[in-house]
This record gives sequence, structure tokens and C-alpha cells, in this order.
Amino acid sequence: MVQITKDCFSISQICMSGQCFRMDALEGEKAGTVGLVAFGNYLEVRQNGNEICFDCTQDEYDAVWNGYFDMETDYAGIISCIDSSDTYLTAAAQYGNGIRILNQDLWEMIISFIVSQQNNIKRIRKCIRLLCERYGEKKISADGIVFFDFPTPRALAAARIEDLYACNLGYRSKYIYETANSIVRGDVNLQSLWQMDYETAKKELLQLCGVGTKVADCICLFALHKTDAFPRDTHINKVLAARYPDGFPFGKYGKNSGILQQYIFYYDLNGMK
DNA sequence: CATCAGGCGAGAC
DNA sequence: GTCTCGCCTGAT
Repeated sequence: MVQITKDCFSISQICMSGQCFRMDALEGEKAGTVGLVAFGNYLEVRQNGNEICFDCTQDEYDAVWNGYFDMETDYAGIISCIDSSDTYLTAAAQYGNGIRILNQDLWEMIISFIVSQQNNIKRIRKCIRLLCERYGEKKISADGIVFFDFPTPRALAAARIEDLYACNLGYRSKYIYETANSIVRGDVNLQSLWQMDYETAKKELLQLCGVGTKVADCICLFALHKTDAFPRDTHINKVLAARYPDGFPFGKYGKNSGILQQYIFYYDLNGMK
């Protein structure tokens, strides 16, 4: 059990922010607790105000979760840099001030955001769950919780396309099959993406079948932590058209643009219009 | 019944 | 380079 006191951290906001599809609010006796799987580990987190309780050892927290939840980044400092005359952005950041940009697994984000295209969050979660149950390694946590790791590139490359269809992936089945095979073949070296800047990494990711500009930006932001990536989905485009007819001020916000994108997305999805 | 979900690839021009 | 169109599937 690890107890942390932290500002600008809300496990429920992170859970609902839509960057992770393997994080859920638990029900029944564990209501108020969030469960998640990442990097082959199962974790439960609960929070009371600024006090956060991670149900794991200190070693596991240090090795996995501190980095995963981006705990060393000063989000209050980022929010304080927002132009106060931009009332919309100020309100969006205020509303979602507990969101953090997670540091998630690169391969998992590639597949997850291919699945996400032209899809709704509920069905995305179902697709990912089926992929994990059918192609991922079965594991048991220290507390006896059964969970499934995210499938490896090799496991998905070996899947039959008709079996992928049976995971409710629809036309995305072929994209996943093709992308898994190109990673196994080494067409794109995932490890090499880490040392590239945002633009270069994005260009490399665009080679993968089913990865376009929006999905590539999500991978850059949620896995590679290129925080200058600014994914444009239907929600963001709607807000940009309504609130920023002359363009979003990327020059002003630079490497914080991607973080602000999350506040805008979350605000548009869950908050006020 | 039509439309829409955190788009993308293929083909036309 | 830019534009249009079809696409799995479930929710509304």
C-alpha cells in the first residue's frame, strides 16, 4: 500500500478522460475504487481528496506507477501558463485539472487507437477486452484477481482475420492484422521511436496500416509522451471551429499543447458545451 | 429508419 | 496535393 498526497490528480478524471481503455470504476464492495491493467500489472487505486492510495508495494509503485501516472510533472504550473483572457481554455483546464497524460505502453496504444477510429468509447473498451482475453497472457495478481495482459505483436500477427472480426473490430480487423505483421517483420522499429522528435516519430507511425494523422498523434501523446502532439478528433475539430476560428495558439503553448488538448477533449465530452 | 462514434485507405482528379 | 466515398457495428 502506497499513500501519496498530490494536487492536480484525479483518478476518476483520468479514468474518464479516454486515453486508457483498460481502466474502470469498480462496483459493489469496491465502489469508489478504480482498477486498471498496464505493463502486465493489475492495480487498484482509490482517492479521498488529495490523498491517493495505490494498492501495491513501494517497489512496484516506484518501478511502474509513478512513471505511468506522470507523477513528477507539475500540472498546476502548466495550467497557470494558460492565457487568462482565453476564458474557454481556462474553464476547460479548471474542469479537468486532475487529468494527467499517462505514459502507456507503445504497442498497446498503437492497437488501441486503431480500434478507436470511427468508434465509441464503450465499444472500444469491449474490443480491447476481447483482444486481451483471447490473445493476451492470463495472469493472477497478488490479491488473486485474474486479469489478461495486452497481447504481444506476435500473438496478434498470428491471429486469423476472421477471428479478429469476432472481437467486434469490424473493418479494423485487417488494420490490426497488417500492423501486427509489419511490427513482427520489423518494418517499423518501435524502440527507435523514443529518440525521435514528435514530427519524425509521427511520420514513422503513419507507415502502419490503419494509422492516420489522428491515431498517430494519439500514439505520440499517450505512449511516447510527445506533448506537442495535438490529436484532432471530431470533438476537438468542433471546438476549434467554434472557439478558435483563427487557429489554436500552438506558438504560445508549444510542448504543452497536447496536455491542453486533453482538457479541451474532456471538457467537451463530459463537461459544459 | 437515419445518423453518428475520438478516421482511414483507396481512388479520382 | 486535395477531395470524396465506403466501411463494421452498436447506440440513440
